[in-house]
Amino acid sequence: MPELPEVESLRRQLVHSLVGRTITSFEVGVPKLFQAGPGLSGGDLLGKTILRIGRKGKLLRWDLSDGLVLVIHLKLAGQIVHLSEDRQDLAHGGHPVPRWGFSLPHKATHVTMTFGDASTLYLTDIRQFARLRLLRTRDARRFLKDQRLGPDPLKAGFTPTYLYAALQRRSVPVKAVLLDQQVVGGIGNIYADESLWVARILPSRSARSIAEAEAKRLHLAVRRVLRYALREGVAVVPQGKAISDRPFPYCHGRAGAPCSRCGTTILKGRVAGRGTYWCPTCQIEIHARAA
DNA sequence: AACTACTCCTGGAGGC
DNA sequence: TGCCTCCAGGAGTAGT
Repeated sequence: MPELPEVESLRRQLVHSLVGRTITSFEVGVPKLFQAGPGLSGGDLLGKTILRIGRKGKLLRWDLSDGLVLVIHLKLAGQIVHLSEDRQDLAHGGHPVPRWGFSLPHKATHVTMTFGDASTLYLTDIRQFARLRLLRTRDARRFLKDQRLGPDPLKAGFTPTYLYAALQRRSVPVKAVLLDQQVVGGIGNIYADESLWVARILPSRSARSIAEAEAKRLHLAVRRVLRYALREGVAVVPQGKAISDRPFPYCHGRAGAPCSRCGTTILKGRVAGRGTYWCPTCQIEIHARAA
């Protein structure tokens, strides 16, 4: 499940491997994954040069020549692998494909793109949720605006004050607010759990009940967790693997294991409709504001 | 407006 | 072994 660190890591690699390249072929095996704006089709990608690769939240944005933009969302299970002509790994990121991950293409490879240097980019997705949209610049701007994505958690717009105000407006669990892309763009299920563990806040706490000092802790925790994943992920994770495949240091995916802070067994349950992990001792329910 | 539930998908895990 | 059910979850949409 690619979240901000995975997408950003992928973006940085693609900047090196793709910018300046020209698209020479484009094939889509599962048509619904590719959507083209008015008057456009996949054929319009041919001959276009990749000028820039940006990221907004979990969205990748490729700026192409002739005023076209390719917007990619890997959703839960999308993966991109870019291989050179001699099949060397140039860039990879996203969700790994179990079992058949290393020999491309395979049956979950739904998009194949080749470039002027004879390199090939594969988009794989077991669950077929990923989406590619080819749009004209103006439509892309509107599309991204309509997403109403909140500030990037690693950038200046994401402040403790902003987070506190956002939490105050909602009565849903605090975790649901972290997952809301319109509040903050890029956090997914894994890093929401990890951030709440670091901040010692119970995921099911009503967002409104979060005190200002706690919001400040949570803000710091989000940044710490994302920066760690970004820093560690780029160098370590081999092709076919997602950053999120590494064991998480704190709580996500560690049900039944001891909390590294206090030794209490990590619990698993459902919060905001998602599998959620937490330490029942460190992340205790606090009614500080009600008292 | 705010919130909840359902939907899209397939592979893997666990029960019997 | 094989069949069944459940679970994984980002985000759009429909319903309350």
